[in-house]
Amino acid sequence: MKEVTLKQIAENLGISITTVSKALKNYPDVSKKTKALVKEEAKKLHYKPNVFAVNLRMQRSKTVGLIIPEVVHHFFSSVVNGIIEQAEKKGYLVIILQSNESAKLEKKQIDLLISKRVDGIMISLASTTTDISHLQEVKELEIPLVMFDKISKLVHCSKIIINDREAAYKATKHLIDSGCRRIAHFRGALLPQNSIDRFLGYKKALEDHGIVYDSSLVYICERVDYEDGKAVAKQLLKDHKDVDGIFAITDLVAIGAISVFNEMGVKVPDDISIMGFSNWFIASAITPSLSTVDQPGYEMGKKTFKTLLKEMKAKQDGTQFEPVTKVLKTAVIKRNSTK
Amino acid sequence: MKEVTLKQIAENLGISITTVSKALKNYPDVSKKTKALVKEEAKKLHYKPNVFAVNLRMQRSKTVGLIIPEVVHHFFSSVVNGIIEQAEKKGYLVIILQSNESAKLEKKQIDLLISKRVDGIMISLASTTTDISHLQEVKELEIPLVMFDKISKLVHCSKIIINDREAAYKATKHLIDSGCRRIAHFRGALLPQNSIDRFLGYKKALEDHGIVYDSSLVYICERVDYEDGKAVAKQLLKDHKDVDGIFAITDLVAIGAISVFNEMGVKVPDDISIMGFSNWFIASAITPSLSTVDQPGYEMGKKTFKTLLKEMKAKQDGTQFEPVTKVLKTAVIKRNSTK
DNA sequence: TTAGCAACCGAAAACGTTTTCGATTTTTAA
DNA sequence: TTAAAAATCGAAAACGTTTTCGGTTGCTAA
Repeated sequence: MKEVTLKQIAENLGISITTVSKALKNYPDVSKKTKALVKEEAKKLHYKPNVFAVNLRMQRSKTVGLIIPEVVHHFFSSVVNGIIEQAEKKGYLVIILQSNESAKLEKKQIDLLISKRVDGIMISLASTTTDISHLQEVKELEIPLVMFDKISKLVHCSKIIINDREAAYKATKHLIDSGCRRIAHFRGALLPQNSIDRFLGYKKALEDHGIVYDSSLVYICERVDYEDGKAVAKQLLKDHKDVDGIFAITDLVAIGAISVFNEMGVKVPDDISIMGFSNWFIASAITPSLSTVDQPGYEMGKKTFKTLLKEMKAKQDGTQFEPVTKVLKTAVIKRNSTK
Repeated sequence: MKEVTLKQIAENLGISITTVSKALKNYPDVSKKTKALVKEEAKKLHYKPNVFAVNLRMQRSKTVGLIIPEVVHHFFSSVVNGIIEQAEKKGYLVIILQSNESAKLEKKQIDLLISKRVDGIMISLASTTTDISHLQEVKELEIPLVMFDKISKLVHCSKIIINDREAAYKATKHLIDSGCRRIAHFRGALLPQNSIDRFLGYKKALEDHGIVYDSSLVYICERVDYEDGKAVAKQLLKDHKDVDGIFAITDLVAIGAISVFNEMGVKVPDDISIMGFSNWFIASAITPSLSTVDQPGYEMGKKTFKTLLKEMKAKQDGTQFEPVTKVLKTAVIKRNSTK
């Protein structure tokens, strides 16, 4: 049960390790005959190169790191799916870490990936991340880096995103077009960029269509989850009887609201129309099904890895790589929660 | 920007590489004074050991592999969550691969993990896997292996599972206890073990409570998804007017059925009670909320890694490790889809 | 004084590969 | 026949660490 090495093969054939190595890699300075012999022997012994040795010699691991805020999350798991599919196709493996939306943990994990000497890093920031020195360090070490979805404009690297502001604008416009005039917004916390952008899109859409913005119609969901949606919806019913439309920052919040309305006998969409955001699977499975904005997670994952790969290739070739920013398309999905 | 190595530190201090290495690892045969000097210098230069070299020397990577059928799936992403949390705590990283329920891909991925020389492998089988030679190979190479959820009894390794049969029994019994007498079962495909076990639990519960088993009440969902649930529910309404309860193999199928019933004006649970299986988040978010059986994914992930760790430790120490099988508890969750 | 014993240090091998560069052999051309 | 060119091979260094084992120093006890 001893490991098969180049040395083993070399001894069996009475040639040098060098030649064996070169034969297996089709170097031009090995004769056809020797190549055939070596390959046959290698196959016979089930030779597999020792990646540890290869890694050390080549100073690369064919492994990349991925940090996301949450694994149990439809959008991010779609991204993961897109990434590992592409990666595997190109012979790369993916190490996945979860920041739990903690900036501190995120920093630690970046250090971990650096010390593991991954060939590249992909990250979607925790919503609490403001200090970005750990990312600057990645750049300084010249480790290829791609950010997606939750990015920081302060870091000079490739980015794969959607236009949150525009998407929110489209969502709100859909409500307006369907007849809503008194439109509330369930937004996220104050800090995260996408929370800000979606809010701005909402506001802009109102203004562009002659509806006065009323800050009392904007509710904050700190954790942006189902329970938040329920709580805020209840509050809304107390505060404002006249609201006829809601744009929620995410599908989860929207269905929280819908469940409250179902309970309270408020008719959706007859009394109130609701737009979600993200197009998670769940949006099509509830009653009434949820109109929303499609956020292409799988596509984003795919594009993220492809971009990283380009940067890694460039680094290996020693050529220059100029960071790119790719904005993916979103689309309004009309279902039964809006008229 | 040159890499800091032991050699670097050694030269700076005018001592040998050996001593530097031993000082950093607190070997007893290095004086306190030298240790202090070395550690200070190491910190000053931001020394980080080169993992490639350590891996090669130690013949281990502190990395483990995980193969699951699907990433975008509430249950599996919960498992992933449990696993990577534990792994990180113990200084291990996790490489995640997705078999897409393909036995062929699964085999390839096992090979990939072997060739990457991970320290251990965790796997939940693809539902199409029958040939298990790739797993036997893992055992032969003495790579620690733990299977969870979808396992094969033919492989002699540790297993973390639930008792599907018992859980299905409890679910069906809950329907019976709440007054149902004509109970249908939406099952999965014929092959996967958990599909079989849940069916058997259903059947046993009927028999134990004096209800004759009627095979025409059992419907097969090949892909076990939302659409399957809808299709099968429609068929059921055509075939049998008298059914008053349904046990679905998974929450997704159950909510597919519920959405059809909502549409058709069939009252849940007044006309028909429905039990799901898994307790995905979605179960509590639909209307009516879904009674189901809780399948502890996070717990399973945690336990799976812990077991793997034990086996890896045993291998390192050269001690014997006897595979264990751990059966996790499930619990019926009563919500509004049953009386 | 010297044998014995700690305490401390370092040379060197080992992990298995890749690649440079020089050496040898064979072929070609004149 | 011989010089040049092409084809083929292998020694050795390098990647950076860990660990064994022998060596040196200084101290203690007889």
